[in-house]
Amino acid sequence: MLRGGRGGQVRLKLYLSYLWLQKDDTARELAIRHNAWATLLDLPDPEKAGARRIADAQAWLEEHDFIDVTRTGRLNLVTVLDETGVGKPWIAPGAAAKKEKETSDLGALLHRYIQIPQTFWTQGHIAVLSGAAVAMFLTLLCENGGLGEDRALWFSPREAESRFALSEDTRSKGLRELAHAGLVTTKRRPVNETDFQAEALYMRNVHFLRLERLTEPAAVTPRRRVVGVPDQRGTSAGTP
DNA sequence: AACGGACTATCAATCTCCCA
DNA sequence: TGGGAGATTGATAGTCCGTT
Repeated sequence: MLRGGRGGQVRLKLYLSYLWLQKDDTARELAIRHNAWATLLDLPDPEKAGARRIADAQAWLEEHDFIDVTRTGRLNLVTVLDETGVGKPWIAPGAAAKKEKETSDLGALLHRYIQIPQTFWTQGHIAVLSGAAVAMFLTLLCENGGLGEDRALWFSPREAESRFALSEDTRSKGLRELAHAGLVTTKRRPVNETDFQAEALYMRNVHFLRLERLTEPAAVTPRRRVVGVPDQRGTSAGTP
């Protein structure tokens, strides 16, 4: 969903929010105004421009079989479809695993899922974080094995690309933003921790999710614009 | 990890049409 | 009549990718 152009952060957040509102084992129709979604996601000008962005994101999700839309003339009725984008009806992962288990032992594996805390929405984190940060948060949560663990997380840029189709830019930007939001702490760890005979000790960054931070209101961090200010002494402008 | 150029999908504005 | 959706178009923010 996050590819090229300005990125697909609105559609990513919108689809996550559709999933968030599912209460049963099968998808239910959602009739929510575009401006209400725009307000939830804290889009600028939720009545006009924001609502328009929601409409565009909704159209993209429909075109790519992530949702089904029934147009009634006033409100659109949205039904989420399978997360893999194959156009199949959505079934809650727990129920899907149970159903799959009846025919194969791979049920739990095929429908492995992670749960995102309600506070991700209710405390405004989804509105404050960029698409890259949301993508990285989901990636780290997946690597963490859900909410219960507290693991040291690491994956290389190559792994980010191959497993999650995330570019190095998205990875580093997302991590930086999560750290700034207090959702991730990063430490330096030796790669060959137990190999004391190794000639060189290689270090790498490992990340720890700070899930308890989700229970606090998201900090609104206005985007910093890097503006080249002419240096009065005649040297080149720079932003630290 | 950082940088810079190329690329491209999103965004915003506007108009028109449809439906209740 | 008002709200929502569809179509079009130019600008540009954000991603990709090669290089250092």
